[in-house]
Amino acid sequence: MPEGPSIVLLKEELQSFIGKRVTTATGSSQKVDFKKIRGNKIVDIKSWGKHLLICFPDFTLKIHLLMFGTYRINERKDAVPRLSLKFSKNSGLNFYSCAVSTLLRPLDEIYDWSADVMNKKWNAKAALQKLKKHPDLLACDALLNQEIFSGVGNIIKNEVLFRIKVHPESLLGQLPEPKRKELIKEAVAYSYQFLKWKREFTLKKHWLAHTKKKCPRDHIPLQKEYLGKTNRQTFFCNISEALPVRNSCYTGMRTSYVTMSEYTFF
DNA sequence: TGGAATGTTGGAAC
DNA sequence: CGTTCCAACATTCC
Repeated sequence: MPEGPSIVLLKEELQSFIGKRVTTATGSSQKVDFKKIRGNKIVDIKSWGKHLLICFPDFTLKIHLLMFGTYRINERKDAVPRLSLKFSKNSGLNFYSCAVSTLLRPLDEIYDWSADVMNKKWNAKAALQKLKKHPDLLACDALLNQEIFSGVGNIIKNEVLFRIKVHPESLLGQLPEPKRKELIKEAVAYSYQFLKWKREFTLKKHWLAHTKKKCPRDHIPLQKEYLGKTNRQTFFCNISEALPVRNSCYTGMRTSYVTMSEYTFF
């Protein structure tokens, strides 16, 4: 369910709850003091990457849907909610299979809004500086790093790398500056594209690489490997065996790895 | 139908 | 004490 754009959609759906007062707060979450929530009025609904933030005057509820989290607005489903908020007039919010916690400090002290690719405070220059600080980071890991690209998940990672034709195991330090900028630009652009397609219920249809067996560009088999620190499914186009080695500039540890037609290994 | 997956965390191990 | 690794969690889909 949730990469950053899906949480932006959720945030939008919840805007009408701003100003509503909680009449009952319950749930199976072990990390929340439900008594403390009751009686409070929602003053804002925000998000930071994959975090949904329900703001009350003196604290904030942070909801992370993880992989399988779901929610219902003014309905419930046949499961025990982690967090259930009821308001007057039969309105309520139910969150399932998610991680809920309470934030007590001001959000500006906790969150770097400029790291959220879908926040209006997103700062591409700051992202570039962060990339430069991690020359040994793989491109696939950089995209999943929430301190650099908050909101980017595995789907966006695969689609961005496919679009800019960068091999997922390229080292940031080996990427030419324009390519680093392209990575940043595309991470944002694709996130908004994701949001648009998600709204239209056509996201899956538009996947070029993620879960795909064939490269849509030249119809050769796509590679599927578990790459990076997090060992996540990574789909990329690799026909290195059919091509001469072209990445002579690369002198790192994986010298045996060669350039491919559609992707470049930096 | 078992295995895998849009993700993170917390504790063990070193 | 820092880091790295891995199990755990939870639900839906193929």
